[in-house]
Amino acid sequence: MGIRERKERERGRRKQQITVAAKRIFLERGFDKATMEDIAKEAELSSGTLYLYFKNKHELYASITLKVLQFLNMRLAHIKAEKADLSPEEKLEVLKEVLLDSYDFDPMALTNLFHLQSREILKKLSPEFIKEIKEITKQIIDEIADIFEEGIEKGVFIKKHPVAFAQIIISVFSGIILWEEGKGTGDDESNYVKPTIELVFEILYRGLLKEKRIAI
Amino acid sequence: MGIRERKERERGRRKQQITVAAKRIFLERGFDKATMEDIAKEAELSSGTLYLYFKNKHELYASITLKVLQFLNMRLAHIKAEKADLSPEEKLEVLKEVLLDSYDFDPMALTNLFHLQSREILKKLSPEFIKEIKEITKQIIDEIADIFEEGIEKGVFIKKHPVAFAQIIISVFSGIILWEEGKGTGDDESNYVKPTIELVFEILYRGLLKEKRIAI
Amino acid sequence: MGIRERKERERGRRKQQITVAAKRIFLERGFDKATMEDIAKEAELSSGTLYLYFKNKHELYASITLKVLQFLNMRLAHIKAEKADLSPEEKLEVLKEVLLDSYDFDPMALTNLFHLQSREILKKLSPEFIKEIKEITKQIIDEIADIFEEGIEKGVFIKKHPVAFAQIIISVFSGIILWEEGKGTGDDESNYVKPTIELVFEILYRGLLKEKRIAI
Amino acid sequence: MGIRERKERERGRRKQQITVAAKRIFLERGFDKATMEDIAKEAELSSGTLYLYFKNKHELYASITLKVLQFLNMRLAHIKAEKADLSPEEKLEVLKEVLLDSYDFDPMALTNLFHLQSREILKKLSPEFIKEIKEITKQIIDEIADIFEEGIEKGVFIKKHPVAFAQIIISVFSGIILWEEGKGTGDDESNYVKPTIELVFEILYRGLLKEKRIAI
DNA sequence: CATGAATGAGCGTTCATTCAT
DNA sequence: CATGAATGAACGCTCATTCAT
Repeated sequence: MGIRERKERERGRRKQQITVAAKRIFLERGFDKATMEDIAKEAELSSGTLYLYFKNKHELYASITLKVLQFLNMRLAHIKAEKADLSPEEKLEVLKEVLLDSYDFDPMALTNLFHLQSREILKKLSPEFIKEIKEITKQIIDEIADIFEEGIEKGVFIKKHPVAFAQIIISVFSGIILWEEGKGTGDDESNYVKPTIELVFEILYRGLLKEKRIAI
Repeated sequence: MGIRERKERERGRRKQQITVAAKRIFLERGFDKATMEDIAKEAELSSGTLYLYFKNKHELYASITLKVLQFLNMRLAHIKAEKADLSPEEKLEVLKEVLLDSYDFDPMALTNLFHLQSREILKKLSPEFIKEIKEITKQIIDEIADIFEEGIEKGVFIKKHPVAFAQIIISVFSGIILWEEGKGTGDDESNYVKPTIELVFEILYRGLLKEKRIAI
Repeated sequence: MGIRERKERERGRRKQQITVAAKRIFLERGFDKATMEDIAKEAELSSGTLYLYFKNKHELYASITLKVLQFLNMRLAHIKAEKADLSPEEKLEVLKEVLLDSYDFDPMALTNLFHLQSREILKKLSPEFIKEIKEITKQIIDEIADIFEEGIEKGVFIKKHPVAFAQIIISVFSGIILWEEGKGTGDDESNYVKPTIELVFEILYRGLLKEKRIAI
Repeated sequence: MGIRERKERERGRRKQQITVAAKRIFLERGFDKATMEDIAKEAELSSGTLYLYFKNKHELYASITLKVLQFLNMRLAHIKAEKADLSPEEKLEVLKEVLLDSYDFDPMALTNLFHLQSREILKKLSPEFIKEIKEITKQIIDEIADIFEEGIEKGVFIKKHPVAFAQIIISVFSGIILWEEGKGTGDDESNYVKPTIELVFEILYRGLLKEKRIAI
């Protein structure tokens, strides 16, 4: 392992360290109320150091989002590649699991996509960053849409625009997280995200099926 | 018309003027990035004037939200009173219309409920305000839950906790709006909120039905 | 009584009304924390009206001070004229009474003289005002000094610069008021100004006497 | 000298630098009219920097006052410990010197005690600060009262409540300073604080003595 | 004269960002 | 590389003062 390489790895570790801290702080306080000082303290670094690894606060935030998007994308690609022979219904079940995993990975990441839509914020990010986020978002949507498209083609799901389905899945998922995390400032630590997601997916799944006789 | 009365009306007009401006700015930039100066400029007033009509930034924001919540509550109470003899399925259709109306009334209002959960923000509001918001939120949730409860009792909808259904409706609705409005920062890009809501309601409706043979 | 005269009197009444209200508010909150709105409300007038009678907040404040100074000056001139045949000791007793009366008239007025020393504030006052205040302050000091001078000449008081004595009397008086009024923000309404003044005057009086055998 | 130690010292120097500037500005303009910007400029720093060393404007002010109170307290404790065998009359003389020293240390500090009585201001200070100020104020008053108590017990001073004496000393002292400093806003006008204090103490001293034949 | 709505300068305070060490 | 002290722009908010009615 060359010096160059070792340095690179070291640098990666530091970024990771900052990312982990930032995730926690952003989740706890939200973007605006989280200060760089807070994050630095959480990462046991000085505030100036954060700027050696991230251009500014917005880019730090965006990079976290990008990470989950990459994670999500990877997992979705995995479904396509490895689980190609699952039925659309089963793929939907896997999709739910993947989304819940992404929630565990970073609870706010998907909702953060909202944040990253703002023109004002985009201006603060480097162009490559913007490009990367846009591309990966598109890939994710397409990947999800593929599942629905297959289901429609196979006559399992009702016939609607599959991309619309995909966006709904993301929106609904984010909406529930925002709502539940929003309430979470209260005293009890109860978090209903998972059971609520389960319920919503159950209903959506039933609603998507083209024809079905169900007895409960 | 007495002087007193005219002044009262004049005051109402000003509040309206500020509210309209604030709605636009908050929608455009979000709570934190919107400045009182921005809002004042949009309303063609000076910043100090805003404080003659609203105690502070948070209360201005909350008052906007409260308005739609009242509107929503009123419409929902109306369903209960005047449309008591509709079937649960029909009531669900009316509910969708009511939610879309509230969206026309103020696009961000429902998503603002997230904002108003935070202890930090509640601290800045006058107690009467907090009480009113909490009460009306509860009423809305209950009113929606009632529709589901009736559907469950009549054996039309699947058997789940009706309050959970109600919260899902709100979350889903907000999620879609946030997602679509987020994208909408552009100049005149098309807005897919309404068709998306239509689609989601269709799926949810189908998913909620207890037993059904559907042919498309 | 001509119209002109009646108007003049009416105007005087309004000024009086404002002055009374302002005195109370300034005493309660101090100059900086008292707002013109507060004073207007206390006077049952609108804030704009105050400016019809006083050039600005500083001049309103100064005019109140001037009033007590005039009152004090009048009373002191009275001692000189009517009580010329009292002994210096007796005059000192009367002086104490006069100062306590001025305290009843407006508790903060004498301490306000401190406020009116500031160059910054003087700039905001009209020149006539400044002149009048300076003159009357000088007269008061001289009047008090005269009492001491007489006492010294008659060999009753110790021999020091009588003007210094006069200034000490004012300073001490103001110091006690400030101290006691400062404490007065507390809960109990106890006010020790008068007994404290009594005590101080007793000590000062004993201290001033040139020669004395006292048994207690 | 370790790095830690050097930094601590550096920090102390900065606080000192700010304190010195703040003292001057507060003395010149009074608490309310002095702005943080003014103080920063005087200290040749930016306004934000002040907040790295002091929680807020009130705490900066209070910390200045606390410093003299500590100084004063220390000196008074010293009298008690080291000069226990002085006569009450001599102790009174030392007390005067100590008060004049505190005046040199910070001309406004004692008068600031007035400022620090206000509930409104106390609310802005950290609890430890409040506690410390209250304790030290009490100690100072007690320490002074002790001198008088001893004098009374030994039959040298007239019999009055010794705490009242102590408070009078403080009030009188502050009154004179306020009066003289108030006039002192001019450029290089002479300052009569010290001779006036000398004179007042002479009179008070004479006034306090229980029985005495004095010839001048 | 009297009003009180509107103004806008000014304040205390925060915090992302920079840069000398 | 890492630090953290320093910066200074920006914000929410107050209130003396003005002026159309």
